[in-house]
Order: sequence, then structure tokens, then C-alpha cells
Amino acid sequence: METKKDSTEEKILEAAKNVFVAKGMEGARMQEIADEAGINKALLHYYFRTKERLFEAIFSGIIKLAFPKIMTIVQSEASIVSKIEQIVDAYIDLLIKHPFIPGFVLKELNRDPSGLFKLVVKFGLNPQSVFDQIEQAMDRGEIRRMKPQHLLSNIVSMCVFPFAARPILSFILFKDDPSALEAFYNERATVIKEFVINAIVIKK
Amino acid sequence: METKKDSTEEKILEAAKNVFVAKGMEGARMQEIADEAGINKALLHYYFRTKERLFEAIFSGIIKLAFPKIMTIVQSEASIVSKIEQIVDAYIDLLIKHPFIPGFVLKELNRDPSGLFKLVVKFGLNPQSVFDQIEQAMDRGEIRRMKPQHLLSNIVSMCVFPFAARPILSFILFKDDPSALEAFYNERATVIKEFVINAIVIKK
DNA sequence: ATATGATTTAACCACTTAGTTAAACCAAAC
DNA sequence: GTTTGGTTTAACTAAGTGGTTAAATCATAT
Repeated sequence: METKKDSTEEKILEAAKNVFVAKGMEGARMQEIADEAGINKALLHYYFRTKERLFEAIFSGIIKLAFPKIMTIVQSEASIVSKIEQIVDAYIDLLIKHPFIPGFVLKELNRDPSGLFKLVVKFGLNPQSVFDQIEQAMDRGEIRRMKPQHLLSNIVSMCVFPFAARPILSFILFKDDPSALEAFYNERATVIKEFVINAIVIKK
Repeated sequence: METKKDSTEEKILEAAKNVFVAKGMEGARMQEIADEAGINKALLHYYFRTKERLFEAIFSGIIKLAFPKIMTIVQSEASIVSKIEQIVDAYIDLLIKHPFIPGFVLKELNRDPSGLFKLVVKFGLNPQSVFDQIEQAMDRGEIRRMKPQHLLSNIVSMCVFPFAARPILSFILFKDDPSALEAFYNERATVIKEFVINAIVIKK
């Protein structure tokens, strides 16, 4: 009996994820996906008629991983500082589990940004409400004044970029000790939270 | 008379840069490069025998833009805070002039990290000396204590990521006002410097 | 046993790609 | 005016690519 995990469809999705992540939509070959899944090309097309459809399935699956958790934090009742801490924790936690996401998403959104449009609509994302929350906290004197776009960019950059640039970090910062890279990623949440709080919280 | 700028070779390099940056090594087509350069495919191969060689010329040219300036700042005699400010200024200045670099470099280094190895050797890059400088400043109590790798990651992330994720910023943060994106990039250096200094400088 | 659906095999198509080649063309230098 | 080197044209190759097809196989449920 086959569990859902090793059904052919699951094997294909897993293989396709690996190949698409490693090679991108353009670089991925259907033959390679079939090989990685341990099946043949005919059966691969039998399940997912075209490369486009298969890619779409993978891509939307990856995106769905990231959005919902962030949204619930944003819409909660916590203080702005607490929300920032929660978002950093959630981001780093997700990225440690799925470190390939940033590189993959960046590559594909640069190739075809139209996918982003659909997603923003689909998830009903509204950045203005986030900007408002941040500006209200500044009005109350909780955090230093700066454009919300800059604050968000700073936080997301520090969370995401070290994963997008993993090969570079691995080589420049940790070329002698690869296991130190894992330790580094595990420290990120704590470091970023402290860094941001020192940067923006006004001490009384 | 032809200046060096509109010689055929220069036209090819310019066209190839545009196409490689937009489509990546895999996605770029020799025919498209030839069209963009206003010549034909035969002549393109006449100048650069293979796609590989042409790509190599473009890639190393782009990298050479970034490294040297950073190196001279690192090796100067300024204080650590001053060096950080100079590096942020230099990075943002470069990226405003060549905003495509981060996306391109990330994509190609994820595809084939071996190029990085050659570059590090070629430029004689030694991160340990940077780590030492940072740790000595911490010993002197100038800045808060943290692992140098984290500090460097934070700074570089905030400089580079918003350019790598340009389509995302453009859509999420500035979808109603595209010209605001340019203004945003022009503010980055000031914002990042202030942010970092607030985060790490110990006030007496 | 038979019917069904998953899977394999292997050939095939239409198309695109990088790269090559041979011939002609053209402008400027000699 | 002939040579030369950059340039075009147009055809070609060799090797992939995504995708299709038809037939055979295999396991399982009925």
C-alpha cells in the first residue's frame, strides 16, 4: 500500500521542486525531473500535461508556505515591536526549513513579475495598513521616525538576503567551516531582533 | 569615424549585457543579442566564438565594477564607523548606477558557484582581516558586541537586497507611484547609515 | 478471466538552439 | 584597381527541447 507521500504524483512534485529550485524554470529539463522522480517522461506528461502547469503547481505551493503566517501576525493586536519580533521569528523559522525559497522566488519574479500580481490579488495583501500601523507607533513615540518602506525593507532584507546569497556566505564567511553556516542561520533571528530594536526603539 | 563606444564590439558587449541581465545565461539567446546589437548571428560568433566566452566577458566586467572600491575602503586607516559609512555610500552609489547587478550576480552564482572561487582568489579577498578590525573596535567599546559575520550580513543585506528584489518593491511598496521607487533608492544610503549607527554605536 | 488504470518502452514530431560555412558585398587603405 | 577585413545573407548541422503517440506490460479489483 502506498501512502500519499510516495505516490507517483508526490514523487513528481518532490522531484520537480528540487529540479526547478536548482535550475529555475528555464534551466529545468522534463527528462531530468522524470529521472529524479524515478519515472519516465511519458508518465510525467501523463500527470502534468505541460512544463508550465507543473511549474505553476510548484511555485504556488512554495508561495503558500510563506504568506499566511505573516498575514496573521500583521493583523493581530500586538504592539509594533512585538509584531516585528514575531515576523522576524516566523521568517527565519520558515527560511531555515526551506532555505531555497528566496533564491528561487527572486529568480522567477525577475524572469516574469506577472506572477506577483496574481498573488497580491489572491492574498488580498494591503501594505497601506502596515504603513499606517508603523506610522501610528512613530506618532506615539514608541519608535524612531523613518519611512515605513525603509523600515520594512531593512527587516526583510536582513532576514531574506543571507538565504538568497547562501553560496556567497558559505564561501566568503564560512569557507573553512561549513557547519558554522548552519549555526549562523540559527542565530539570525536573535541577532536581527536585537539589531532592529537597538536601531528603532527610543529609550526613555 | 567610429568612437570606441559604437564600435561593433562595444555594441555587442552592451547588447549582451542587457540580454544576459534580463534573461540570464540560460534564457539569453544569441539571436536576440545579435538583434539587440543590430548585427547578425554570424558576426556575433565572429567576435565572440561561443556563448560561454561572451558571457564570461560580461560577467567578469560586471564584477570588476564592484570589488576594487570596497577593497580600498576596507584597507584604509579610517575608524570602523567611518568605514561602514563609506562602504554603504559606495555600495548604494554603485547600485543606483547599475541596479541590475544584484539580481544578475545572485542568479548566476546560484547556478554555478564555481565562478565565485576564481574571483576570491583573483582579488585576494581576505575576510579575516575585516573580522579582526570589527572585533578590535568592539574590544575598544566603540560598537556593540556581535559576531562580525552578522554585522556584515546585516549591512550588505540592507544595501543589496532592495535592488535584487526590485520588482517586488516596485509592486508591493510603490505600485501606485513608480517614481517614488527612485526616490526610495536615493534615500537608502542615509537611512541605512543612520539605522546601523543607532543599532551598533554605544553612546557614552 | 477479465477489465481497468498505472506505467513503460520507444519511436516520433515540430521546433529551437548554438554554432558553422561559403559566398557575396562593401568601404577604406594601399 | 586591387587587397583586405568587417559584414551580410542564407543555408546548413547537430543536438537538444517539450510534447505526443501507440503498443505492450503489470498489478489490482471485480
